[in-house]
Amino acid sequence: MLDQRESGRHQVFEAIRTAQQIARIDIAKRTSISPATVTAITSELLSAGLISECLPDPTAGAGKRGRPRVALSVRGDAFLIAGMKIADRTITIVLLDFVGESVGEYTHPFPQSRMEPDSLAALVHDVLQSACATNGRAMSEVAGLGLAMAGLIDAERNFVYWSPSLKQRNVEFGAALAKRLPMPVFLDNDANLVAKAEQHFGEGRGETDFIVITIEQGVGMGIVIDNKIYRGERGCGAELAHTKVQLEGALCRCGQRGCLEAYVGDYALLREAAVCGQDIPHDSIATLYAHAKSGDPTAQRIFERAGRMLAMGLVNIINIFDPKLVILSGQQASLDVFDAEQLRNWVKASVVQVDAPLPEIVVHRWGDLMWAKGAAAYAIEAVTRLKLKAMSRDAA
Amino acid sequence: MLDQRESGRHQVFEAIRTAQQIARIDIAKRTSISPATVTAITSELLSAGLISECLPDPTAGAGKRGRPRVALSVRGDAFLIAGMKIADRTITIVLLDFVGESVGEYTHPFPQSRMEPDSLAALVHDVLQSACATNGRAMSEVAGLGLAMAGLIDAERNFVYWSPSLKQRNVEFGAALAKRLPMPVFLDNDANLVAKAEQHFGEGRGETDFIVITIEQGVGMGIVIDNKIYRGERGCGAELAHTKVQLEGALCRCGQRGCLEAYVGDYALLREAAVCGQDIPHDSIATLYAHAKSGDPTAQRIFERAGRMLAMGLVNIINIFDPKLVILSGQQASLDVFDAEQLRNWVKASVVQVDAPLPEIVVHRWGDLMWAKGAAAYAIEAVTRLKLKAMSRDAA
DNA sequence: ATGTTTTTTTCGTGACACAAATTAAATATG
DNA sequence: CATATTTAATTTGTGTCACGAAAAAAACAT
Repeated sequence: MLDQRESGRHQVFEAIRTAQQIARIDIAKRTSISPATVTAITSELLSAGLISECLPDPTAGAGKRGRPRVALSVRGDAFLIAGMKIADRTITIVLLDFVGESVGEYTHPFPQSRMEPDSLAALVHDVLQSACATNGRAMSEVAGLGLAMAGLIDAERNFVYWSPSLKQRNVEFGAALAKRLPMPVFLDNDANLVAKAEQHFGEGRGETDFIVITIEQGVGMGIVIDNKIYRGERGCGAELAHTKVQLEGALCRCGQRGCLEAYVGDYALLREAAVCGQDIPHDSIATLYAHAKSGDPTAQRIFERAGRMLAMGLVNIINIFDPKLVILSGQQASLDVFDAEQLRNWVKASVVQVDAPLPEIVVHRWGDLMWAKGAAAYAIEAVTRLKLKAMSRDAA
Repeated sequence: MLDQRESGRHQVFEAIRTAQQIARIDIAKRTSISPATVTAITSELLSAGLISECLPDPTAGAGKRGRPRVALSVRGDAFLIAGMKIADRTITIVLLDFVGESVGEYTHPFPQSRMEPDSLAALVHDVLQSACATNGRAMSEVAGLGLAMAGLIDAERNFVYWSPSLKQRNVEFGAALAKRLPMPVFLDNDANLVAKAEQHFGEGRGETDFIVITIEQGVGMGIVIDNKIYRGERGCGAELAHTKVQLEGALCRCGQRGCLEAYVGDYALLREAAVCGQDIPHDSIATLYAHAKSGDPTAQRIFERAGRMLAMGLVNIINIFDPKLVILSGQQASLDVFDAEQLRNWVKASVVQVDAPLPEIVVHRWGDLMWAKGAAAYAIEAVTRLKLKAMSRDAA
């Protein structure tokens, strides 16, 4: 019966984390745990150093009668957390405190696109070290590292089926990292971690169920059901990019035909443009997009079809999940290529019609730290779980 | 703190139900609840009449030393449960005992395809009454009715957004039924209830996560995640049939274009065949299928395309969910139209490639009671929940 | 008959959530 | 300015409940 308290601690801690500032009595209300128990649990958390009291409570409607409520908040300085994204040509790192405030950022060029697992693990170590040094931190301070990689990854097992960053398939990358790094490492697919970023810092805050679609060079998806990331049996679900939108359709990087990515990925658009020879720029999405904006009908048609295909993918997701919220998440430039209003209209027209409000489709533009922040959020969660569990053991 | 015991009861009861016959010590092992607590809980369940001891235990390796284990099982005669499916032209009912054994069946013609909610509720009452009478049961014996209908249904609220059986949209059908019927009624979409049927009686037994695809006149889907049916925000998810497989594709019954159903539904196949005029039979799927079997290449091509489209839908589901198990469920005739082995091959070729075993795709052929049995299974679950909850209240 | 073995039950204990009572810390009031 | 009022937090005492240990039960072994 240890887990009774543990679940209570989780609930209370989560209430504090999501509320940022909250008095004990309100924790009791939100969690429907009795005030007595809240006192007991919070005093545990206080003496463990995970939370702290914020002396004056400016938020409360001042001038109220009665004993003033004292707000509790998560102690940012309790632990230092790192989030890292290994991308095509760069590695980005954020250092966050325990409440998710950024306390440092770092970028490192990623020399070669594919590496041996062991070398990459070593590189992860070195880059993290540099990131800490640059920000005046010791690596020993870091209580956990979240690591986002493209590819097919089983997060449960920290196992990489395949990643563009690794030379080999089926790598026990978690084990390789554990050998090199002093802190626990939590590995996941980058799209899942964008979902985590949205859940902790973005549009998904306070939502229990939502879907995140990332739009960058390709498309990705993260599924949050009941506050948890849905990963599937082997941990490689949510592959929206390779969802088929056309029987025997366009050729995809993955070698198959008709994948959504083969219509909306940047290479797909450029491939189309190239057909027209010199008439249309096909060196970068940016120039192609500018060309369309300046009125070229062919370029416009290229983007239009891509948009329609993307809408089709969204429709399928909505018809399958009937989510409350869909977040289109990405960097400014990648998102601008698709007109959100236009997408929404296409989706609205093709989704199963019910006399109930349509799922909300919001667009969220991030900087390039999105991925690393998601990774850090994932690590914060994992470290929290570890620390709360440790408290149960200590009590015994 | 009532729910501690309640969850224990649920675990124990569920262990007994799934095992059919199980000794207390094994319950303790499977649930990792202590033997002492298992004794306490089972004696509660025994005195509540939900379970019973089966005196001799023939399954155990006989001739063993020690106190013989006494097996427990759910008492079939504890409650009588009804499951009803309202289909196109018939209403089918099964009466099950509490362990899921059929104790009666009944079929009634469904006079008109669409009715006023109130008239349909009255009809449900009358048909159930007849079903009871025919099987020598009193309606008062029935502890719960599960009701399966086609359409978009919010099971949580017993609310019908739309159903082919009802003249109106957005009907509080649960309320209408409650007025007429003496027992609690649990309403859900028929595809979800096939999933329930598979979970309780079919290929999904013992699985926590799987997907059921029903193939009848159209296609349907039920999603089981973590032992629960996934329903989405508004309760109208899992609409595989209206998943888009072709941009601006074939016209669907729903008025939109490119839905999967518009390629694999029976009307879609007949529509194709009709194009060829007299050369090919287009009065029924059976004759068209026979024609293909007898070697007609055009007819064969019709089925082939449908099969490829269905495979495409399956691939999308697998890429999104990465399930462990996919069950193709339906009646003999409907399933035979698609060659399972062929489907499996197409799916295998198009699914995201990982070096891990592919999801298992099994075919399950049912009789026409499948739907009603699923509805009954749903009702069994719901009634169990009610009864176990009642025990907590009684104790207090 | 008397051990052995295994299952089940009983008993005592400790964890813990909670209601009620108490204390703390503020404002309102006469 | 003392006292009441109000609200938050804490303390106390109690009942529930899961569990380990011990006992009892029910078989077989010798």
